[in-house]
Amino acid sequence: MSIRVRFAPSPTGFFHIGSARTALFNWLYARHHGGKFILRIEDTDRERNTDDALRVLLEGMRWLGLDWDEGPEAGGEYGPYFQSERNAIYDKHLQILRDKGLAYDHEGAVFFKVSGEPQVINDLVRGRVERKEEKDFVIYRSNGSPVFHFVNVVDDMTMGITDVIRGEDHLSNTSKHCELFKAFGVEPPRFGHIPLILKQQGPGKMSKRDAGSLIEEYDHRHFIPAAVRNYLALLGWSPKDNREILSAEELVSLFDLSGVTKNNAKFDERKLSFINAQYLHALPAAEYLELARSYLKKANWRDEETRSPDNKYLDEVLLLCQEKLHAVDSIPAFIDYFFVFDYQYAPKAVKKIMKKGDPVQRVREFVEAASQLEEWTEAALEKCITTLAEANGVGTGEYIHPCRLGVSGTNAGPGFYGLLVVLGKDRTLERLQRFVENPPVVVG
RNA sequence: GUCCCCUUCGUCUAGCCCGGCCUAGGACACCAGGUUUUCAUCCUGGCGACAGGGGUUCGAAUCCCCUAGGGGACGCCA
Repeated sequence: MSIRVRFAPSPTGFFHIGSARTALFNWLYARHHGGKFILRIEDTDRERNTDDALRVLLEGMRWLGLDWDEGPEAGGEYGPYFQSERNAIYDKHLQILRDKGLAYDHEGAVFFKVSGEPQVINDLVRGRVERKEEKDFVIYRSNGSPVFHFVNVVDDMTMGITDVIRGEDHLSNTSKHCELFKAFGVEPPRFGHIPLILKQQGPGKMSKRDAGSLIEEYDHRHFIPAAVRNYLALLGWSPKDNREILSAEELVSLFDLSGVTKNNAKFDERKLSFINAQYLHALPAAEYLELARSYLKKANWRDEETRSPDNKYLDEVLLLCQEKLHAVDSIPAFIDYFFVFDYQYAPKAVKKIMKKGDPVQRVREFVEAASQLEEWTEAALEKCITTLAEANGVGTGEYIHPCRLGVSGTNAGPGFYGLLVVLGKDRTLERLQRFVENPPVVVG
């Protein structure tokens, strides 16, 4: 029988990172085994704005590249895929239990009569787990609506779910679910309980309120979806061969529940950032430019620069800095000086550079030599600096450092010669002229 | 309180099932050098862990037991 798994989120208006990881593991499992990945919406809570909440969820899924074979917008033969539309199915199944004498009314609610037998599951992740369900539990509230455990089992059963992959927080619920499956005379599906994601500081699992816990945040910050997906895959799963940067195709072919860890994993935003940076550096130019520009526009960074779709200077600047960046949302701070003349000199850079040798004199010499240059290329500039350094018996750094400070106001940035080339001859000389005439002073 | 799950570097993990190849491997972070051009790039190196205690065994990170710690579930929430 071909594998059918489902991701069954409740639309809350947020797409939590833990849910996303559960969705990802289900998706990988389905794709790896050539099965079906079903999206089922547990929208029984009418209080929330379900339209909006659903949109957040679907957008998050798409952003991560998790496509579903059945569910909202995709349809399928096992619908409806919204719990709110399945009441007739639930009622019918309640009647089945009633007929078997396994459901009874008490204080207005309907209780399920447990067998009290130990329930054994051979969990795909954790191995044999045994637990006994001692007490009868409510399956229909006194207001007539079915509760989670009941609908969950009925849905899995009627949708032909073969494997239930979910968070470990459901492990203790599984005995209830097994009781129900058996009451219906149905063999329970296989279960795989994956570890939880713990908050990086303090005790407990990650919650909506923790920083970095929402997928939409990474979208807004223009993280690369493939990077987030890659990081999430590594939380609680390992390919066991020391590889970490893995494409969707590689993840699909390598993933299986046997590689899933039993212990909970702490969320580590630094590792996520690292992986995101790897993806950022590896991005093809066109894709990178599109991503960067869309972020700048969204962040309202210098409208006059981002307005035109072919601002060549902006593109050159962005490309020059690509390999240095950690994240897209750090671009504005990193490139701003390319676009203004009145940038400030960073105190710590001034302190570091202005104290050594005679920086103003070195810059003065460079301005003089560079203004004679006919070709403004990396090779020509390098030759120019090397020649000056040799002639004056000093290292090239004596020129490069103050010049960088002069044209950018900082001591960090892209490769020096590339920097000057992108800035162009006019901007470079103009900036250095200002530096010579009004050099920064060390304070403190 | 009851029940369930887990326990290798600060963090994510490999190794554990099938004990010896483990003086425990990789990655992030951190630190130090290098790239005689910066650094938020890149390269090299360093730091750093088998929770504790009992067994079993010639031999245990690997098997068993106990303790401790962490997490989760115990709702007419999902």
